[in-house]
Amino acid sequence: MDNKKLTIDDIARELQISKTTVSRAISGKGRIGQETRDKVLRYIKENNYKPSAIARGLAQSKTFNISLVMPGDSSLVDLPFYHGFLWGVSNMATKSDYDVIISMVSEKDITQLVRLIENHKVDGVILGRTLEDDIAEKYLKEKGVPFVTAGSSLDPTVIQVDNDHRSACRELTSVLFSKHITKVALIGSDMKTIVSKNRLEGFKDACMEYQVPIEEDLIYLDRDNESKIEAAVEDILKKNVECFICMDDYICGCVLSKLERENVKIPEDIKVASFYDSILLENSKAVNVSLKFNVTEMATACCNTLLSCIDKQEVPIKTLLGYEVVIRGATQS
Amino acid sequence: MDNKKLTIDDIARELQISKTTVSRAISGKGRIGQETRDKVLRYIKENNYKPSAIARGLAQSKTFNISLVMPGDSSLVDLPFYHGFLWGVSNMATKSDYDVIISMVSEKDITQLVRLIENHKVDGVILGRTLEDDIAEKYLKEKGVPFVTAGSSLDPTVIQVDNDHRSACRELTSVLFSKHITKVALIGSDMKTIVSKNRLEGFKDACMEYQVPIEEDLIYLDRDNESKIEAAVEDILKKNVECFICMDDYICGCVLSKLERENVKIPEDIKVASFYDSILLENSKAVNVSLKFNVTEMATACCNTLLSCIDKQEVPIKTLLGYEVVIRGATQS
DNA sequence: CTGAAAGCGCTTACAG
DNA sequence: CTGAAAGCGCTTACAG
Repeated sequence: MDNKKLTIDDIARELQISKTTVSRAISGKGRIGQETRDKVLRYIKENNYKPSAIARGLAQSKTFNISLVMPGDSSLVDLPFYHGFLWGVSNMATKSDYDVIISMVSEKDITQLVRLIENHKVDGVILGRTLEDDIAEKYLKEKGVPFVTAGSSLDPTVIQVDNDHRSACRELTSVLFSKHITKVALIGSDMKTIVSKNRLEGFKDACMEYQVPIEEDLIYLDRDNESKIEAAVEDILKKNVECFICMDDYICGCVLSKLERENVKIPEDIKVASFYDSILLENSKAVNVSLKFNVTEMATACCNTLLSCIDKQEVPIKTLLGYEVVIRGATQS
Repeated sequence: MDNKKLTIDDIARELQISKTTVSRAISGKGRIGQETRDKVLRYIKENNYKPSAIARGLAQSKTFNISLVMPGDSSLVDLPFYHGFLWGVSNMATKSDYDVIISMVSEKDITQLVRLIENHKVDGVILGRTLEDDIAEKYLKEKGVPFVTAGSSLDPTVIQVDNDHRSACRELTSVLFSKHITKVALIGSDMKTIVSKNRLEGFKDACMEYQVPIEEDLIYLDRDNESKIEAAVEDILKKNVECFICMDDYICGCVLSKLERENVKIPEDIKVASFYDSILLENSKAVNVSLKFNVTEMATACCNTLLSCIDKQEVPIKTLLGYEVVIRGATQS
């Protein structure tokens, strides 16, 4: 690599001072004369010296690495989220002189994560998604590794950062109700995920608030593949509803294309709302109401919380992030 | 973290042997008695001891980390590639006990990468994409950091792994020509990228081979946004061609939706071929011929090449990977 | 086959 | 304000 690998020793020798002093000049810790410090700092600048993060790590029993755990099996619609999240975390970590080591896991295989922890290569972990019965979460908790989850966990002792899906979905639903659109059908995905449950709750909250009866036969859950979703759509179309509410954008995409094939016009014949607003749908004029969450904010919050955690500072168990209700075109009034 | 952080010292003390011996038992290097080794190994297993990668790194002046450089500004269509690539690299690295630190860069900002190198946190780097005038590539070369590029570089001294785009595109084009579809229009994207150039070359190769004259007015380059692509489509439609060849899937997507809006039927009115075959188009019955590349193979090759490189082994400067020509539906005959 | 010792490149009490 | 020394947890000549 670099032909001349400068070390703190070289500098000390060159400047005729002890390496203790050099170290202090760099870190800023401990008392040190202004002159001496300047001398060292200047030399460092001129010779482009950068301390070895590894050595510093060893001495401080830290790694200055965090791991971001990503699902290797994530579906196409989730990719933009994970990409943005990765970017956000990476940027934030960099600012604190941390680096992020990726570990790819699947629902039942967390060997990469385990290796990372066992090899003592990270100071903490961000869990990029949460599952109801999450082995990664369980493992980390058991090992006592500092970690935060992006998304909610059912375990109240777990540090978590999440968008306020429940409120958001309540509010989106309320928007419809307030426009007297009350005959709505909800299509939801895998109810094993915590976020799905929260969204459903938010929907019900709005029903309560507006005293709209919850019609169970207009709520279609666990529609986790295209055919199940299309079946739901067909069924719903017979029921003369005013609006589809899709729990996520995968569903929404399927619904839209199904409606197009069925020659159903949006918003004339029926309206469509989505509890999410990914780039994939961002430009779709067909979605009348949707929710927008800020990935970067999420990433930043996760990263900062984790770093504070590693730093032994107090952090809130649960951080709830905001959202935005997006109303488009014809639904406005 | 773990309450009981076992170290090699503890083991040595416990077993009444020197830590040298313990180290040897673990690494397998150096002569050591079978009995002693077994004793150590057993103890290690029972007490679930794992050596600190950081400490080992310091002692060996290695980090056991590689960095994967990803564009933070990549567009939606590229996400599946990068995700799959990340997954492949991560898996492969793990097998060799390496970890991958992500660094996100943009065309003109490589500060994250620079930090990583300067802090001595990685042994080598994989460049996830190549640009014609790549500052990351230039930086790494200058610093003497081992690295390989996923994709071709113009610099003949750079270790690179790439799909054989030129041959692939030649072959795809030949498929059309061999079916006597010779009146074709080519729509290409940013000609600053090396891959675009290769694809164009491949196309021309096929023209040569089949003695089909290259009609420059049927070649539309640098169509890097939707409106430019649509303009090209409109223009081409007037020219009575038999087949569109799209240089990548972003273009192909735009072309398809434009054609749909124009009510042009595929493949009756016109055929569509793509020099790429991402998941995004995978299920599109509308694309008649396309190319398929194996991301995992690419990731594996990059990773292995880099690790060999770090290991001071000889590696081929250029590794060319295969491809598959995918022929669908109506174009078959 | 095994061990004492030096070293990887830093940090940090402790003493002055 | 500054330094000698021990230590972080391993590896690796060198010697026996």
